[in-house]
Amino acid sequence: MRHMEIRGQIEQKIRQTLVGLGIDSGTISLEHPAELAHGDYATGIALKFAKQAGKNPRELAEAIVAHLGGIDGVAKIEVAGPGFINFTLAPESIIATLERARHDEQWGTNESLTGKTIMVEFTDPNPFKQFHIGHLMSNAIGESITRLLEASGAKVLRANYQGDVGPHVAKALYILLERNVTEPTIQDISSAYVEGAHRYESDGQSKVAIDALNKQIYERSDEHINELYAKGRAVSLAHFEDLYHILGTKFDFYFFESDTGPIGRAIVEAHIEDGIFEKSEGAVIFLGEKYGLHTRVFITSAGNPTYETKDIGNAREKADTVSFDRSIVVTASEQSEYFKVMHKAMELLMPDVAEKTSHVTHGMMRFTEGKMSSRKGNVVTGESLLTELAEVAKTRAAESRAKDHDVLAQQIAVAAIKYQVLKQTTGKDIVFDRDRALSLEGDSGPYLQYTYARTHAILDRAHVANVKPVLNTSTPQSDLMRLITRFPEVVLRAANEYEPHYVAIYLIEIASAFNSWYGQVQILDQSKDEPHKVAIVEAVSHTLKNGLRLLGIPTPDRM
RNA sequence: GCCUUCGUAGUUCAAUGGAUAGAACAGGGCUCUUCUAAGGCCUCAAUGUAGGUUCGAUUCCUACCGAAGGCACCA
Repeated sequence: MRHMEIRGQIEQKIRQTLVGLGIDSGTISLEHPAELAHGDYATGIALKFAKQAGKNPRELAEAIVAHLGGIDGVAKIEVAGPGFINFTLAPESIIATLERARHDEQWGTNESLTGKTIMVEFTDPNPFKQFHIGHLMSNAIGESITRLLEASGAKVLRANYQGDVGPHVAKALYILLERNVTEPTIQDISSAYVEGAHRYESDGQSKVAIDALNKQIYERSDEHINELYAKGRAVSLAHFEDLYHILGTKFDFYFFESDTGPIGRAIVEAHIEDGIFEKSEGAVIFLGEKYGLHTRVFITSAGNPTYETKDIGNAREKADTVSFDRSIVVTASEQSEYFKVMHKAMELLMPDVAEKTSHVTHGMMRFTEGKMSSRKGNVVTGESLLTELAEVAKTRAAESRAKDHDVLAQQIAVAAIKYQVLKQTTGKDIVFDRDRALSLEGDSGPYLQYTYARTHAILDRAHVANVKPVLNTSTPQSDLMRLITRFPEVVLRAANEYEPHYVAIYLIEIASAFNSWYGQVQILDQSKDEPHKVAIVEAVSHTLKNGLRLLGIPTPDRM
């Protein structure tokens, strides 16, 4: 029987037992005791209901244990401390789960979303603007969430929504035209955007010209502009693809604001008469105050669709492109208030789509001094960070056993940045500290990769020495062994809550426990315990590999 | 001003209302003739303030203080 089934059975039996004692507890949730010495599962349920039962907590706990009787797969049930009930799994259950950890390709997965189709939109960089570390963050989180959902049985569709029209494009294009750039590189475009944004704010004439250009881009009215626009857009998109390749993301769908704008506009304009939208000061607005939210402009007084109208079009387009059970949009927290308004408008315009759509907000990448702003140009681009990290990694890789040091350096760079993002709760901001980001030690992605490479080296040697791994039931169950068995639960929770950091933190625990053991014990020692120890290494290795895959972090065999 | 989110070692982060608040980095000390020292071991160090709910609060509620984000033609 699998761990999660044993867990379910314990929860169910406790609930039944409490009902027998006249207590309706609702759902019982077991916890993992902080101390492994306290067993594999624990509950404080007796403490909670002692008063209601008219007993002291320990008495109630004893009564519950007496009624519970035996549970398959559980070796020991005991009352501890003020009235906790601790469950210790039978060695056979632990060994059985470890066997899966060693061999099963599907180790760590669950079936909670089998048969569901989920679209996840993430990364969302804008052509004509820099791909900065905020996009790296969105990509790392979004990709990991998609992998967690896939590990829960869902069919996941990755979507990328990109702003290829709008004022930012006009700003970049205005400068490119002024500079007579005909074959723009990605550097030309970045610097043109920064300059254009600056001019828009500081120079009234430029502002007027950029606004006019913006309208021309929407209307596609000028051949010369169309041509440069097409080139710049293509260069930006190709640059993004290079980064996705390095990061390990492949999108199934690309949506563009140039397409969703007209779709959204038609929807918005069709709902002015029925009062969902209204005209005000020449613009078309959504009066959020009616719903306890704030007002937003959907079509500007100049007649251009704003982000909100394009986003309505995006929602419509997604739903029309493919049918899904759930649609998740991953964006930064600065958009969370905006998204509430957006969602309300969607409820009124397309309730079926709105019902399926939810928003996952991640924090913002910020500097100690304050917010990054691509308009001011004080951003760290994704490319520069990856390059810098790879350089640092390469100096370390000089003595590496890996075949290709450049490939390894890049894998390490990806691990370092992704882990830094994924180790913390998704909603929180990340204070970007260059030295910390470039550090490859301690609580880090490379630490996990190194540990995996270490397990791989041991397994290679064991294979050469013809050691046949065998798990031994009679060997005392170590903390490391019990930790390994928790992996599927961690994955399930992370998928349910859209929180990859549970996996990241768990992997560090496993790696740390393994490294500590490795430091104390000679694994390949030709003793009678050797096959057992090698089998544990296999389980650790496989858990790290599957776990890192869920985080989107590469697992080189050698470092 | 209104709305949202957040305040945990010097720093960056953990902790489904539970048992002694965990890591990492930085600081101090130890550890490579033994399976990878990107490692291991020891050590110093924290819940913003004041109330409340609870058997039990970092976690829930209220107030205050502090930080970040948002609030009409950017995305």
